[in-house]
Amino acid sequence: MNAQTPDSPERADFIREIVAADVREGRHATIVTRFPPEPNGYLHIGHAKSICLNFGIAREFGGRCHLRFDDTNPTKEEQEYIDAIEADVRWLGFDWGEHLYHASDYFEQLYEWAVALIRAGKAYVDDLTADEIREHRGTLTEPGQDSPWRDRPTAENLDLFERMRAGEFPNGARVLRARIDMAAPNINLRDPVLYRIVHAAHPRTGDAWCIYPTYDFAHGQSDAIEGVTHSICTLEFEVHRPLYDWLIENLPVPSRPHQYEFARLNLTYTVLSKRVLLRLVNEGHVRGWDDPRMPTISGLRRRGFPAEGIRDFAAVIGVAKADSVVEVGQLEFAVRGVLNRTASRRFAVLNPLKVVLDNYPAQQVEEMEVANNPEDPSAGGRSVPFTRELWIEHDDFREDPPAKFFRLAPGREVRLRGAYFVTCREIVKDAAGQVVELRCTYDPATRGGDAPDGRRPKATLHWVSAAYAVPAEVRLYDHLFVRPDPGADGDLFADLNPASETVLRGCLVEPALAATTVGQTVQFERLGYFAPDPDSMAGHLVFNRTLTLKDTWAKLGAQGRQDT
RNA sequence: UGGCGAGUGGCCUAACGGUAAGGCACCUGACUCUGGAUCAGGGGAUUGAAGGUUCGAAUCCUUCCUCGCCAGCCA
Repeated sequence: MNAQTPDSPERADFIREIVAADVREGRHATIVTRFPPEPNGYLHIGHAKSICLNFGIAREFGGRCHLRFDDTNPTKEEQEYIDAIEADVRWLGFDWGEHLYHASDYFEQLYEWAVALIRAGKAYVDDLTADEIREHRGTLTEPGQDSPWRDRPTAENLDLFERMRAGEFPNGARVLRARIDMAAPNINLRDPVLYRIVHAAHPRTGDAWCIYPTYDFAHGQSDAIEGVTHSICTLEFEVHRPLYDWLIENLPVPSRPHQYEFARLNLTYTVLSKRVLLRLVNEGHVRGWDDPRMPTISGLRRRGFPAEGIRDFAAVIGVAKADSVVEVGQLEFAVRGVLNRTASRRFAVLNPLKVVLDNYPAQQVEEMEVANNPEDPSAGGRSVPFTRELWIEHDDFREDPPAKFFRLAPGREVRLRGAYFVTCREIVKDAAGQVVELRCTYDPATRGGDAPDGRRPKATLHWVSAAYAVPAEVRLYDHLFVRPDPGADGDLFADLNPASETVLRGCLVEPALAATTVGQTVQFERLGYFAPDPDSMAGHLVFNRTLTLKDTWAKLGAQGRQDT
């Protein structure tokens, strides 16, 4: 994926090193990984890290990566999520080919294996209630106690388990448990629940089943059925590995997968918890899973983030076992890098200030040819109409310019990008004393942006012709949470950023922007990257600000070095 | 407190016993028709702590400290 030179081999993370060693020692004919989401919500940037890891390893080692839905809990799963997950993985640029699977594809096989476990005396039906089971489980420091049903005769276990499947019992009446060790120091080994009764329709199997395997009983076996060689998951499953291995060892599974764990992604100013994201959606803090402020793949996409930027980010943050919190700035850096290379430049004025060029012919219209992307000559150019009356950014004018303010001010000459040099001659104010218009003159000799005498203004401004400008709504986005560690003080929702979205309605943009389609992210010169929102329509353009440009001037202000 | 895992500059990551590397961020300067981009340079860590082994330790050993995960019939 990344460029790799002979003398500076790309550093592999610890998982890739394990895979490489397995390949080197001939342990597997083909490397098989899998990305196993539960369809109980939308994918987020944390999943993207896992997707890039799993699909990336498969590609790098000439193997394959499966997309498998871990759909073992019908009460939380929905078809909407299944569809969204498939779309998001594809959008990220990965392809599972023929290898789309579901844990539910294996329900019958898993059931048979559960029966085999019972026959082997390694599983039993427990009549204890959930509360009683918890009480018998012991604590971190005290061993658990055997359930009174632990030594139930095999025949009785078989009969009861069959009747559980047949639907004879209500939810929670009984469970199937592995018979391991109630005194195990690892609590996950204290006779974990393998099957529970859930009378609920499953998005794929309908009501064919009323007992469902737990994660632990489904995951490793699913890996084994699919021939997964490296089952990569996040750190919280580390304590489940002994159980994963126990099941693989005690069941006649067709292959022997191994589980490896890495640290999940954490980002500053961001929450990556499906539980919390679901609340943000359900409680209306955002407009949906794909709200541009959401860290979901669909939200980032709507915001204008390119898939390549997300992939680059995943590659640069690496994979390790230490818990960590990556600064969002790192993600933004990766995204800006891609956008700088690929986004077409356009002119858009968010907060318009009228400029009239007194010495410019009233009816004249000039089509100024401006490059689409100075970084990429092959991107060509477009023409932008230039007229006597223009709009510029209000922030680009100061009546009393502070030190280091290079933009327009009384008597000052600046360049209008791709057009002419203009000089501010007069300020027009309204009754309240607000500047509402600037009377300027232009220098006809500077057409295209260069002066024959070689003089060079310190500032170049973007502009839009008043006669041809197209109105637009622009939505500015900022972090969803105000602090880098949302919820650290207790109430996560108290840390929501009330200004995470600012809607600007009076924006005026160059005509070419009316043709921008959803999926294209453009750069509004000097302002940032913007993407048309799906709400955008022919008569009503709507743009989302993906990211601002790096803004040294603003930074000076924030540091108080800008005497305003 | 039991088990498991992890601690490297502000953040992420590397170094696999041979004398701390890279990216982000930060600071300078150059360049510039985006205060963008680019280019050049800079500051900043002795690797959680203390002992020990060794010619040599971020890497090995010991003890301690800190953080994370596990007591769902969630995943």
